[in-house]
Amino acid sequence: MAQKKFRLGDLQLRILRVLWDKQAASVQEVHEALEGRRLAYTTVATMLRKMEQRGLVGHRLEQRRFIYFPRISQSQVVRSATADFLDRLFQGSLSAAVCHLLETRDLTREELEELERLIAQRKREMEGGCDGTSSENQAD
Amino acid sequence: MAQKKFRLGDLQLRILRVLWDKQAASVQEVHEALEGRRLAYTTVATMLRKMEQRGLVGHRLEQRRFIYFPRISQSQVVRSATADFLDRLFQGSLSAAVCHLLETRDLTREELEELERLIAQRKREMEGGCDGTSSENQAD
DNA sequence: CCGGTAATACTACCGTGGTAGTTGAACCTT
DNA sequence: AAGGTTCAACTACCACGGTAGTATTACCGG
Repeated sequence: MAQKKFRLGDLQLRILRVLWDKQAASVQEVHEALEGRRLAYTTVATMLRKMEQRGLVGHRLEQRRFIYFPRISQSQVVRSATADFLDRLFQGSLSAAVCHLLETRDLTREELEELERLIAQRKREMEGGCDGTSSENQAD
Repeated sequence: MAQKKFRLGDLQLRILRVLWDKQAASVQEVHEALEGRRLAYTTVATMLRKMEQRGLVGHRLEQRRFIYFPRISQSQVVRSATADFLDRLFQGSLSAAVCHLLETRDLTREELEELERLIAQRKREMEGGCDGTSSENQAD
């Protein structure tokens, strides 16, 4: 609980994405997966070490080299980043945020309809079950 | 155009909010408006000076003291932060983001319905009038 | 055994957000 | 005019993301 904000940098996020994707990876693998920006191998290694210090990832030794793995889940990060985002820009108001999104991003009719579908589905979920026990909140 | 990312810090955002609210304000006014966290006066002043260096705010002299004013609009900041957020966390996919929001934030039926209303309205706007002039976009 | 290769560890550096103290100038008040 | 007040300027520090070079260690092939 309390879930101290994971305010992650760009590279950190990218690295985590690789790890989430692969479950675990050596520095080399991460480095390679980070195509698109030629980073020095050592940069990635350093970043991973720093991230381990912060508890974001862990590593185990496997025949001579470190295999890093994520210690935080994607949903934890996304959740915390989202909360951060909403707090910082919209004082926590989700509808204000969505409202803005609708206005400023060019959405196609299809996208709007997909959103409608999502909302309708959500409504159905909450009206139907209505047991309030929200079944998957203990993972935090 | 291009609109280089405004990756603003917490305090910077808070300060900007004050300036947007008041249009312009002296250091003292900003400092006072920033209740809730007791910051040294000089902290605010320093921050404002740094922000001016970055072009985020400007100032004019008015009987002996600086009156700061925002140089970027709220919508610019919100837009860029939003793009950043979507890019970083959802690879730019708005619907992925909204989907996640719907799933992880506890929304009331009312909120969902407001969202539906917003979407419907948006759809109407794009299908119907199609006048595109969107009436309040010139501030950028 | 020796040199190359691959991997990690350490260190350093820059930018920037955040925080604040110190200083110095200008103004106001007695 | 002297002393206090107000304000901006400058400087300094810390944390941290990002970047990378250098050093060290360990293994592998001849």
